[in-house]
Amino acid sequence: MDKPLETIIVDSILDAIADQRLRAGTKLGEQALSDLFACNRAQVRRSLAALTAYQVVDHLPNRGAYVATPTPDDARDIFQARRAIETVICRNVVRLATQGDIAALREHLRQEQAAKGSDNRPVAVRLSRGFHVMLGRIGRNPVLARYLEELTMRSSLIIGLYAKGHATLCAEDEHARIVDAIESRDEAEAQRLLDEHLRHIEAGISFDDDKPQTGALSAMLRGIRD
Amino acid sequence: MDKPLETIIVDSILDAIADQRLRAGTKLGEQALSDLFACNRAQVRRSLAALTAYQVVDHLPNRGAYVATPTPDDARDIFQARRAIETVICRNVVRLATQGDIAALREHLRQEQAAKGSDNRPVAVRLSRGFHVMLGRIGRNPVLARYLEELTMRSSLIIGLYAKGHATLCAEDEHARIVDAIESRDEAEAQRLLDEHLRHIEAGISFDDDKPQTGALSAMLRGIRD
DNA sequence: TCTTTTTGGATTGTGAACAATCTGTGTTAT
DNA sequence: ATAACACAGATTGTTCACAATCCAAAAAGA
Repeated sequence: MDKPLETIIVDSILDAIADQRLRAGTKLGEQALSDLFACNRAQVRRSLAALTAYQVVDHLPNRGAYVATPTPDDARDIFQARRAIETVICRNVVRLATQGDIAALREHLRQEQAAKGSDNRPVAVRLSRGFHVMLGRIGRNPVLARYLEELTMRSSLIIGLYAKGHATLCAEDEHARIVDAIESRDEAEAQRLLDEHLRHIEAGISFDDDKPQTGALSAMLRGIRD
Repeated sequence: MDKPLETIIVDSILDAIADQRLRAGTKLGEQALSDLFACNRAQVRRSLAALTAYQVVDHLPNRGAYVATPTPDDARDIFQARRAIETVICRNVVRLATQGDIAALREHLRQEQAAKGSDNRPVAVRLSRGFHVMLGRIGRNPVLARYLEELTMRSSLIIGLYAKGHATLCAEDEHARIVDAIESRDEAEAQRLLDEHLRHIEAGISFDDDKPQTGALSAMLRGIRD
């Protein structure tokens, strides 16, 4: 099974955004990326075109590609879309989750707990998003799962931009309660808890502060998958 | 206001797919597109990368780009996603639609009626999809609207592939009843009618028949927007 | 000192040539 | 006659060089 390099570039950048290693507004220079991935600019160019289509990168003609900076309006729309999509995903999960799926969710909760204790923010951010992505996979609707991945990525950008100090991560006990409802096959309760959870996340952001700064590219992309 | 050529290429192809002028499986040769749009292959290449990200084009390494051919499973997932998204859009529309919006919808219904009479299939297909896209715009959530555009495009591919003879288009009286419910601000009824409408469309397709043929590219892309 | 202009470096966009891969056709051997 | 092989044409992938554009710092003028 061969992996086209283009896919690796796209996934690496998406991962970095999801983990909040790449912050909104960071310039994605073509030369810099060519050097980092040891490839030619044409491949970088196509990768950036794909990322632009995913709406996580803004492409300004003659000026380059930048990690997207969602506006407060975007944030509202994105979270409304997440509630719409995750509600349906949740229903599918309640109906389709096997015992193995639920065990995997519990294991994930355990890891989230551990990461929270260890005070390792990038890992905690990744796991927190991972819970939602995991639900997407268990729901067995790749179309919805893909949109959810896109939206959680953009949510990471939003949280990185606008989160007020503390409440920046999903409360993992909310995740745990959702798994409980899934296990007891209580569709309405699971959906209610998930909707509430998303509203809590959204409530944890505020748009008062100033725009944050852009960071160095190469340092942020370290930890690229092989 | 300048328009990058790349955007024109992508939009032209998306329009052609939405109107069912481009059918599933059609090969999108780089040279052919370069000639059609009078540009170099690099721009075509980037456009195809974007279309691949939109999931309306499949890219096979060393073999070229083809208009995507959704599977029956894809169809089920896509229509479930449409119900999830359009339900929320519909709620927004009921709450936000101005009198002007409703007048525009009525005008659209009139055009649909006229097109159905004139037996002009491409126009009828475009208008039928246009109704749903219009709801997306009125709902004032660009994130949901964009997903809806993607999903309706893929729906066009599905209907082109699997529709059984007749019931291939939206029944426009269902559209009319939805507008009625919107105008009387009956949220639940509008959502119910829309959900039912989508189920009717999905019920109008069957996966028994053989795969259809691929067509000529240049003829299908005629009618490119300026 | 502040504003405007100019200029140099860097980055993005474009184009064409070359290499690698695939598809279909025709030949040859069993 | 069928199957395997080989070759030719066409298509995709890659590379490199050059043109156009933008940005920032330096220089000139008020």
